Amino acid sequence: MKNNIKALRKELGLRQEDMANTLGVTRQTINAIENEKYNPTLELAMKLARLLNTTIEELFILDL
Amino acid sequence: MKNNIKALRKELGLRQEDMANTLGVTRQTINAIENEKYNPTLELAMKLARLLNTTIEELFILDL
DNA sequence: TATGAATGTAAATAGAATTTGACATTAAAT
DNA sequence: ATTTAATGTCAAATTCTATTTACATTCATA
Repeated sequence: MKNNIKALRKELGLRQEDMANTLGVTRQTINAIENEKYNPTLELAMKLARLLNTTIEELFILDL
Repeated sequence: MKNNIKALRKELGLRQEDMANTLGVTRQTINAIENEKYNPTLELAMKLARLLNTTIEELFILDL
C-alpha cells in the first residue's frame, strides 16, 4: 500500500502537524501513514483524501 | 459512514461468505461492515471495492 | 556551524478491528 | 409446515491501529 500524501501535502504548503490538527489526530499518526507503517481506517483515509482535494484511489495505491 | 455493499454484492450474486473467502476475512467481518458496525481498514475497503467493481467513493459515503 | 523548525522513530499503552464459536432470525424452497 | 441456506448477532479473545511521550535526525537559514 503506497501513497503520495507527502507530495500532495507539500503542494498545499501544509506541515504534518497542520494536517494532524485539522483531522483531529496526532502528528505521529500522519507521519506513520505517510511512511506506510500501517493501514489507516477508512474514515481517516477519506478525510485525508478530502483534505488533499483528491480521491482515495488517487491518494493510495494498493500494490497487488 | 454508509455504504451500498449489500446491493452491489447481490447484483453479482455473491453471498457474504463468498466475499469473505475471496477477501481472506470472516463472514462476520463482511456482515459487520455491511451493517455499519465499524469502519474497516483502508486495505480491506479497497479490496472490497475492487471485488465489487467500483471505487471507495462510490461504495462508502462519509456522512459529514 | 549553529540554531530552530520540521520530520523520523521508538516504546508503552489504549482503543478499535477482526477472529472464533455459537446461536437466533430471516428467506427461500420443498 | 418443514427444512435448509443465508443472514444477523453476541461475547470473549486476539490482532492491529492509533495515541502519547519522548528523543533523534534532517533541513533550511542565519
